[in-house]
Amino acid sequence: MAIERRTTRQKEAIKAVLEEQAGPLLPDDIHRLAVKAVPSLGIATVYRSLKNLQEEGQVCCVEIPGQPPRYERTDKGHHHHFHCRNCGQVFDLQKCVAGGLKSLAPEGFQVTDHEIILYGFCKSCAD
Amino acid sequence: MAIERRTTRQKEAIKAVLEEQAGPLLPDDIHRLAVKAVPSLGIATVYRSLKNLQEEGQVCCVEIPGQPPRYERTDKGHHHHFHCRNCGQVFDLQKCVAGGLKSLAPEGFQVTDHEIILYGFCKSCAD
DNA sequence: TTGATAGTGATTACCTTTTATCAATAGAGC
DNA sequence: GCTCTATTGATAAAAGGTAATCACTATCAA
Repeated sequence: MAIERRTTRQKEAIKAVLEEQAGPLLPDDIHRLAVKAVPSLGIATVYRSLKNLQEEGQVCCVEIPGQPPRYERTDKGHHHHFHCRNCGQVFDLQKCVAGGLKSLAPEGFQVTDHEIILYGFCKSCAD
Repeated sequence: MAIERRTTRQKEAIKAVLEEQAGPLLPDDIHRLAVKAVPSLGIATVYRSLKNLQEEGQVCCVEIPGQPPRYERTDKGHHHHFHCRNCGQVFDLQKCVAGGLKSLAPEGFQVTDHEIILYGFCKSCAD
């Protein structure tokens, strides 16, 4: 039998933060934002909830090279990310040029998926 | 005054491994391969040498999301990587479709560079 | 050959992120 | 309201990769 899941203020707050946010967030970001709704919220609960949400398929993990994993909703469809070299924030990109990518692989290699990350300065930091 | 650099069997062995290898290597890979030439080689020396080679611009760091840094020669020019989901090895890609990438970023964002990673199965693992 | 010192290797310490622990708290069916 | 037990929060501790330590070794100019 599956474990009975209970609805708690903590989980709701964490889900709300992920709903509202545009780009992927660090566990620590999520904690900092969700604490506003549930001041007692501990970081351990954020990790636990993220793990559960991942298992349930509601949330997925976004990894930027050299950085700890970030998390975002899975309902945003296929997209990639922009990492600001100044403020460190990660933004979603809307389009994807995946078309020509498979041709990059050598003969005999089987491409199942891909990752594109743009680096630079976001609107605020570019000014 | 800059620190006097001495030539040692250890450094030569590490550089030789990086010369011969096609794709980027983990410090541990480098150690395992270089030990064949210098059996007493310690892992600490691999990390020290990689740091020096990076400072000298001979070697650069390649980061695949969710994985520890790998290292490769800098003289290979602009290229991207393929990560085999089966054997975990990382291969160099020869071409780059960077052309259309800048158009992916939102208005006002300044793109300085990019990263493309293909995932799938390499020739050996695809069979 | 010799001597000053850069480099080495084994080990320990470290750092950051994540998980385990456990007593206390709080959903939810009755 | 009451009970059962999933969940929580504070903390300790693990895990993984990297850097520091230090006595010893080996390079290289003289």
